Amino acid sequence: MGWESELATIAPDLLEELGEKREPEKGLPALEGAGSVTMRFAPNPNGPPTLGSARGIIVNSEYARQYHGRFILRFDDTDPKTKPPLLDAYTWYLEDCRWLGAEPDEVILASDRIQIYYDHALELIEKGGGYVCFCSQREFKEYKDRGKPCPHRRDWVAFRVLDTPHPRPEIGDRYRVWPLLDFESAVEDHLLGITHIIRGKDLIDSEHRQQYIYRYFNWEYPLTLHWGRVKIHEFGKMSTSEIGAAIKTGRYTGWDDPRLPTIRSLRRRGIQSQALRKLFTELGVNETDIGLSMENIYGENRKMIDENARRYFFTPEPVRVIIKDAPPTMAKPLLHPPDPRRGHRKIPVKNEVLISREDAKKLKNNELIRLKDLYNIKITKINKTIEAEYEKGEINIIREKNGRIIHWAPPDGIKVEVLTPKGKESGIGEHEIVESIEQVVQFERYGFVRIDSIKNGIITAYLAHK
RNA sequence: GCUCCGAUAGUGUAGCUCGGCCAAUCAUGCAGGGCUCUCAAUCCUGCGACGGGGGUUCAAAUCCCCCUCGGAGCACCA
Repeated sequence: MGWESELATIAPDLLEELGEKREPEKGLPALEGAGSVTMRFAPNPNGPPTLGSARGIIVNSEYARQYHGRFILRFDDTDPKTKPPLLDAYTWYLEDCRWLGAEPDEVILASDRIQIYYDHALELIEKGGGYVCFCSQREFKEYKDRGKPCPHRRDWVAFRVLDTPHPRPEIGDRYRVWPLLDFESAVEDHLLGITHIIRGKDLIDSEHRQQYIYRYFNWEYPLTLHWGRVKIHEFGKMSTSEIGAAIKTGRYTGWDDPRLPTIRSLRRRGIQSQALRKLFTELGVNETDIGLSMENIYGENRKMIDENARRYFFTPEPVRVIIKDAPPTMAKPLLHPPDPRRGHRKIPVKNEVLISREDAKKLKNNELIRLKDLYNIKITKINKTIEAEYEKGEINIIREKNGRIIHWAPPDGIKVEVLTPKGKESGIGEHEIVESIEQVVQFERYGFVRIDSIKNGIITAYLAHK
């Protein structure tokens, strides 16, 4: 304890310096070799972007932005057979990039550039760096099954013949010879002037193969960084093709089903793109595999949406409460308690309200309850329908007796269906919810939801989180 | 099996390059409390980690070795 005070007297400026160095750095770590920076994100569009893609989109684009460089979105859609691209997914990637604040400076479709790969393949063959193998598939498989190398093919494969037409109508069956990722990516990264590549560590081996091409052409390979797998606790392992199949069987309602880790789903639920950006830039680039909980995202998101989210009452699985001798009145709860200037909602009440089944279950006879922003009641009978008596007096009576405050909805309120990662919940909400279509609001004592739409007098909402 | 990586609180992260500012950062989480007509937000307080074992050194989260655990690759997928 002595050295600090001593240092303060003999060299106060030195002490200040100590304090400065302890400041933790925020955001992404500096990029090595960063002069001019061009980065890309190169997905196969066989499904919409997921949380995992978001990491690639956000970190690559964020680095490009930080160094005033360029960010390229490149679709590696060169396998119409095993990983056939989904036509909608091209658009989805663009939409989601935009939503994530990562508008690409350039968009490339590998399937548009097959001729370029042919040209380079020819050149490579002429340089003696490649050759054509004429073994039939059966012969090759034979060698493979016996664990022997094909006499012609001890090397990695750059192109193969596929007779499956490409899903893009403008490509269709124009090509039979398709490049594999190693070749396509190598050539493209060079042509696009990519300076830094950040991608999954599952592609480390691919890098060795790609460098082979770079040596033949005398190109300079970009600097590479790899990250481990991100596993989200709440979502098991789900491959894009598995999800696609499950959607076809009707197990999921679509790619934006709230049970799925797609960006479209999170967006529909009211997760803010800034929450994802913050999360992934703070994760940085690390080869360790990480397990994340959605709580990390929810925590960030809650702070961002709370200051705007209007408050409403919603009672899932409603139970009727008939209040004897209640004078008709108008409840006026605040739209946003932290900021009363935003005004009130208005809910007319006669002598009956709905409360959630969960609250109803906890009621006891003779219990004094506060209906939030309405009045106090005393429970007199607990049945399928609950009976109560109107109690005069203000909230302080409840406070003094340590009573509970519960929310409620008018019996003639609007039907609401909330889609959650765990399933659907139905109930009744107050009418003014219709004024917040497409907005993120808070159902008091329930959670934050995004009001998605209204159809046939029924509101559909997606749960973001508690 | 072979090759290559990695391991800091419940979770994620900073620190490791170049050993002493580390009695280890920040965020989230959890617990308790204040405020509040929400179980939200907000404010305060607290909890919680260097995988194990050796070595080098005056000094090790940091350097070296071994072990354990975890991961990735070993495709005519991306």
